Amino acid sequence: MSIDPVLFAKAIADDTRQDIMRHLCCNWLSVNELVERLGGKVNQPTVSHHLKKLEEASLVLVRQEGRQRFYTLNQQQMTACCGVLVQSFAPDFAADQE
Amino acid sequence: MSIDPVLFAKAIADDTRQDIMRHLCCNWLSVNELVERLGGKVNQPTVSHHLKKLEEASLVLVRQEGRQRFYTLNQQQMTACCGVLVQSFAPDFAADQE
DNA sequence: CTGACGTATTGATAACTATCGATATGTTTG
DNA sequence: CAAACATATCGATAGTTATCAATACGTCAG
Repeated sequence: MSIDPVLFAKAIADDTRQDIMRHLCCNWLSVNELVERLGGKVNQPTVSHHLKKLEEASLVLVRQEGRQRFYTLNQQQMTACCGVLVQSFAPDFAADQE
Repeated sequence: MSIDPVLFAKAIADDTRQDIMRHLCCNWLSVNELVERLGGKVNQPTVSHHLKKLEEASLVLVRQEGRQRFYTLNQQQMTACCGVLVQSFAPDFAADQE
């Protein structure tokens, strides 16, 4: 439940993973849909691998439906993690926000 | 000047580097002071290597003084980068902040 | 100018990770 | 139950990176 800033940073520190995150932002997509939208950049096992990393950081929500699994970005966790970063590494700015 | 979310994430995606960032938060430290405060975790060249990574992401400010170089965390850049992350990956939360 | 000091760079190595092909697991359909 | 489909896992490999020892570079004191 508690946020680990290093785990969070590692999770988002990859180009392909940020691509995936963009596609999953405000969208529920199955793994195959995601693979298609990435346009041959990577294959299905690779996407699954990245989704696992994101899941380990609680950055995606999963919903099983039949034989497919739908993923979406966990925006609440994103804001929470970014909040922790600012609190930890920019306290002067976290204080006076206007 | 424009922020690269992947570069930013890679810069902070390391345990040692976040340690360094904590020590440099609100503090100007020379490289040797930093090495000492890290308590033998890593040696001087390693610290310099990490500082370079942080500098490439504009996450530290540098001031030369005599033969020493003093570093501090760039809190403004931190908030800016976190802001970009939230805007990109948590738009629903970036909108209604209260 | 020379030696001492502080920091950066280089080269080597080990650990990590992104990627893929092959395969296993789980689910639905017939 | 068997075949088809969707996703996850495994094993191997290539690329990246954190770390160190050694050394180079830049700056100050004498």
